[in-house]
Amino acid sequence: MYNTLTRQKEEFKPREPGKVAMYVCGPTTYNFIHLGNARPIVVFDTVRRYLKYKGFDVRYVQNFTDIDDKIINRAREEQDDPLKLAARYVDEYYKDADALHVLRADIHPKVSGHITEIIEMVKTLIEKGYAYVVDGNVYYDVRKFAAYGKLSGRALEDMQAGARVDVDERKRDPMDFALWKSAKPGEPAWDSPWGMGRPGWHIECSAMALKYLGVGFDIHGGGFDLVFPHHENEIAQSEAATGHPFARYWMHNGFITVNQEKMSKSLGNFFLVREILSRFPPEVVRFYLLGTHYRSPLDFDDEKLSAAARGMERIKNSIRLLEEALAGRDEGAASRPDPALAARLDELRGEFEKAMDDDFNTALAIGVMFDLAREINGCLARQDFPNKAEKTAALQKARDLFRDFNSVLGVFKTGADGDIQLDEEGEEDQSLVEELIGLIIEVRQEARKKKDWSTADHIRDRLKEMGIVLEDTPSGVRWKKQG
RNA sequence: GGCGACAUAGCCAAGUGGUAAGGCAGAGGACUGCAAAUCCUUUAUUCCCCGGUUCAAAUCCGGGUGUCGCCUCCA
Repeated sequence: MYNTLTRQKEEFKPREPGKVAMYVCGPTTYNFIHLGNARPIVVFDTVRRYLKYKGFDVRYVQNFTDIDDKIINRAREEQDDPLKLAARYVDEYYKDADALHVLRADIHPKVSGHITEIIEMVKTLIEKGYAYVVDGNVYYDVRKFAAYGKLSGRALEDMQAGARVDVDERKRDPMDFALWKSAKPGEPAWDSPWGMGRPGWHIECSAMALKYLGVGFDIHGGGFDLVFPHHENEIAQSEAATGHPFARYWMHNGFITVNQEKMSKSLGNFFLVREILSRFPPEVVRFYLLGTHYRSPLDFDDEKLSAAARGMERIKNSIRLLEEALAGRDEGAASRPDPALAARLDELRGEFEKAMDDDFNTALAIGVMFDLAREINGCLARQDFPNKAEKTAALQKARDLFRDFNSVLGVFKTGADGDIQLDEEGEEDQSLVEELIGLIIEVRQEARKKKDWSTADHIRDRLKEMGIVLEDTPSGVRWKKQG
């Protein structure tokens, strides 16, 4: 995996064999998440899934920042309590993340629940001489930490602090940052040795990551814009406080852009996940996010999502065809799979793993999934399998492969057993819909028998308008909901 | 001013020394009452430009052009 710390790809060697401890910076909950927020969530969810696929025991922590200036400001605007507002948007976060098939982290810590740990850490930093107190504020003294800048690759001398924002004159160095902020009236505040106040932005992640994962944990992830100052500061605090390396591998995802410009809340060019999901299925959004390598920028517009949807449809069709071929056929269970196809399937699994092993190249991995689809479609189209049982067994193996690919990419809905479920309605209505469509198809078939094409086409066209696509095949009529 | 990233067909996008994956869109063929789906074939003598290294470069080096990002909250 590519490690921002060393600026190169490295073989992943966990702190403890077989185990991975991973921390990802989660959202500040003062609004619904936008697509730019969704990228790291989906990307690191996929990283986690793949490590799990590879057999690692993964401990995954993602925080919520529920104390922050933006939350306080927003709460003031809405005349709401900051903590309540933050809690509300945590709930909303889960709705979007669940829709995108993002698995829950093992631990989702919140800043508000870790004030004690944060205060302890700040105390340690003061005791060790890395921090100083001014008027109830505690600042980190960046000049004391020799390695400051090692993650972002910059030197203190090169940075123009204050070039775009006023410098607090009370700081010893313009780059010093707040570990603890004294509270203004009406702000959420906690008692501390330095008076009533609240944590600075960076200290929370250090405190929570160290609490749940310990020093020298394996992977720390987040968006590229967090490299500086957030992650740089996390390193400075944590390594100064513990005297040990903070995290081993730093992973950063690239930005989502709109018209080649970074999508961000401050630019106002963001699209809420909520809004996009009203126009596109969540599976398509996830598929689209994983269609580009995580470190590359990804430009967003509806046209690109539509193209992703059409591409995904191709894979879905293949899975449908496969399920159809397998329906009611279990003679393969006892047989060995057709050797040629089985070998090809093994090869594809190898390609998939090779892609993911190379810095989580999901774009390539999706390409392998397309190759698998073509392989299956071709196999189904050909009639040159002398041994039906062997063919069936191989197809079952192919189904397993789809399931395993999806266990990593998470682009299709799954049942409790991990099997892919297309067109899953989740309602009893589904059976009624099936019966009704079955009836309509029956009527249309009568018309077709009489070569009454205008009636047959009319029915097909009207159903299409309703989102039901009919396919006449030599073996009968097939229907599906439009993807 | 400092630091960094990217530039591959109409579009999206893999590919870090060995002779251009995959998807969308397009073209032709098979199948079909017509469609759809699927299969087969086809679409970049070439990877922003100019030099250099090498038997060999989209891939390495130097220069240039363009786009973007970080240095402030931001995923």
